[in-house]
Amino acid sequence: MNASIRDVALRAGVSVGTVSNVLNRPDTVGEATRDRVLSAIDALGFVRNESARQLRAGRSRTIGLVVLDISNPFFTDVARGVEEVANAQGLSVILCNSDDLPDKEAAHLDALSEQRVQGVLITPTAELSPHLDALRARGVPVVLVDRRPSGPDQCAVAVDDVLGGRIAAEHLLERGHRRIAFVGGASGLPQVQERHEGVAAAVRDALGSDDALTVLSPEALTVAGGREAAARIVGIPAARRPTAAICANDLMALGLLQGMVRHDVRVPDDFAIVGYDDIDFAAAAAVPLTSVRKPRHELGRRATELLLSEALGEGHRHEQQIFGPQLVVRESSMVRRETAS
Amino acid sequence: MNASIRDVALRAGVSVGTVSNVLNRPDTVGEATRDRVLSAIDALGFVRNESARQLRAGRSRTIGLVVLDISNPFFTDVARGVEEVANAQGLSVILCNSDDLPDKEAAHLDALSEQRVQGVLITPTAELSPHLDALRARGVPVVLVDRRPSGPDQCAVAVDDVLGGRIAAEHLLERGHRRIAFVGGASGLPQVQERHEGVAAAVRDALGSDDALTVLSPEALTVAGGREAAARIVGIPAARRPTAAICANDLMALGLLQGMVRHDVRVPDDFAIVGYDDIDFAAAAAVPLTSVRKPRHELGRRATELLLSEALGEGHRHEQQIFGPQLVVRESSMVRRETAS
DNA sequence: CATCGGCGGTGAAACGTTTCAGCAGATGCT
DNA sequence: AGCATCTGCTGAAACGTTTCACCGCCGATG
Repeated sequence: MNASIRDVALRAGVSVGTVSNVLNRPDTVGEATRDRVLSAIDALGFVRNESARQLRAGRSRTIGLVVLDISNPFFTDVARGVEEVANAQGLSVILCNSDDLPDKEAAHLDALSEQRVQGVLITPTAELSPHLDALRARGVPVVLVDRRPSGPDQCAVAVDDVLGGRIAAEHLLERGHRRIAFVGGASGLPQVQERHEGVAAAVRDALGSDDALTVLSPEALTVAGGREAAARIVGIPAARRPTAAICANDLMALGLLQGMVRHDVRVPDDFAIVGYDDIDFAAAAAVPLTSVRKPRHELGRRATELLLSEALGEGHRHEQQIFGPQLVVRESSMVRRETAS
Repeated sequence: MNASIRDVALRAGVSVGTVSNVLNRPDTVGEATRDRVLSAIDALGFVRNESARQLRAGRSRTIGLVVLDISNPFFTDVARGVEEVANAQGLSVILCNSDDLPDKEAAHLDALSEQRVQGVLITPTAELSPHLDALRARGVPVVLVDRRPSGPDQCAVAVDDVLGGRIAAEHLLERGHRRIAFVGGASGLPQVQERHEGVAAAVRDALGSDDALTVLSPEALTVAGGREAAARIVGIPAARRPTAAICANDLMALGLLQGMVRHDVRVPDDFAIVGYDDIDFAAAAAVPLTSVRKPRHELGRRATELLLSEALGEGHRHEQQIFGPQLVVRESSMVRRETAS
């Protein structure tokens, strides 16, 4: 059914080598021959067989991207950055979703391994999978995305999340908030732990201790998790209730916002919210969310560049690029409180 | 660097055929031999070469999914459904984003074609690409997603968008709205045109003509497009200004909501909004959005099932499954207006 | 006129699997 | 004992490319 290079050669009256040359090094072929081959290709509807190319070449024209949550716009934005750079190099991207489940992640990594991808970009689940080490051991470049590496022997792009947590907290402290909640506590993800750490440090610096920091740990880092946190917060007696919250990501911040509004807590008047990631929906929320911006797109682009550099070899040095977070202040935190310790 | 099946055979002291049997038909191999082979595989860190398998098999273990906008949660939800069914069959999904650009779409289709994917799921751009026909001509199953086919000779899953537009409009008409806006008009996408059609028909049925229907056509079907529409709506003199809007998707509805709130128009008290798709963010908006629900996940699942059925051949009949839309009423339209024609 | 270099092309090997006909030896049946 | 059957394994062909050594021809060169 599918014409092969041999069929084309036959029809054009040339050898297969020549057809291959027309495809890959057109300038080495005489014009008349080239035209004949091209029209044969056209007539037969010939399409290259990528598998055969790969088999011969030893590797594919593909890279893998494994994300924690395809439903989180943060990751689709990263994916856009990745695809941009990859496509510019003629590479395809296989986008895999792990849902933060080690098993799913492992299955995806195995599949990518079998496909002989040129490299893998991954935001790994809480623990670094042995499948990942296996991949690296086989010489497949791996770049960690939004996650610092354990050692210096691998590439990574990440954001300084301790600093991100700190500037979020300092913003709220400056505005007079004295009781603050951090939403997302129990997650095993280092990114989240670092954000927490930064928040706690800022609170300690300002108030002497972090007793005033309430840590909430919803089931999942999702909108539903944020709503869950809202219910918990309004359940706290007013005297001890936080007046502001920092969420470990914007999905939770949106859920929290929704939950507070539903409980007739006005945002930001009665309660301030700061999110994290600065996804587009943060600005589009009915009360636009203050958020800690990460260069999502750039994260994806840079990670892919590092991956490609490593894939090409040539004296590649592992590089860990840490981007600075940036606080984007919007309505959800735009009220100054009377400092009533 | 990468061990091949031959290395494994050598180390285990068997033939390559036997190794292949261990991998694919373990029960046909003696236990002792099998163990020897397995430990050789382990020792060498052998990983199957998928390219070689594909080359031999003539097709890959992969399907392609081409969506219009990876940033639209509607599509990531569809993608989840697709991945679920595909992974259950041991297939990988290559997710491609066309951004509604025919060129990008064509490039992706070509790449998928070269990869000899088992089939392609696609929400095509406005016009059906010749690349798509080429694909089908080569015998690659194609299933249209969220788009009705032009003829009966192909599979599709879609939603009755005329009906969807109608129920959205009827809902607003019932609530006493007499001047309604439809946001998304100029898009060439048939889905959007059908929604428009349904809205217009309902308005005509209720009011005798669709003069009272204002059609707005933002640049893009995005949050920014919705904000743009809001600016336009508040610019209309109060006497002629619509009291409600139906948006062609939820992204625009969210943008519209945000824009209206920013212009101090209260939703739903002063202005009602109905979205389309019912993405999760619709319910999570600070004013939860009334929306026309499409079975996003099911759409993806069903499309994949149809694709697989077609890929397996065996008397496959092309099937066009149209799902019913369902109005989900939330706060953004929850006010009854005095009927003041 | 012999030689050389370049151009345009050929043909076969190699990539790593899967598949299949075939074979040796063990087992069961008459 | 003779024959059929089954079990477990072998070896080679085939999939469609790319690559590379090689070859014939032609015009230019000394």
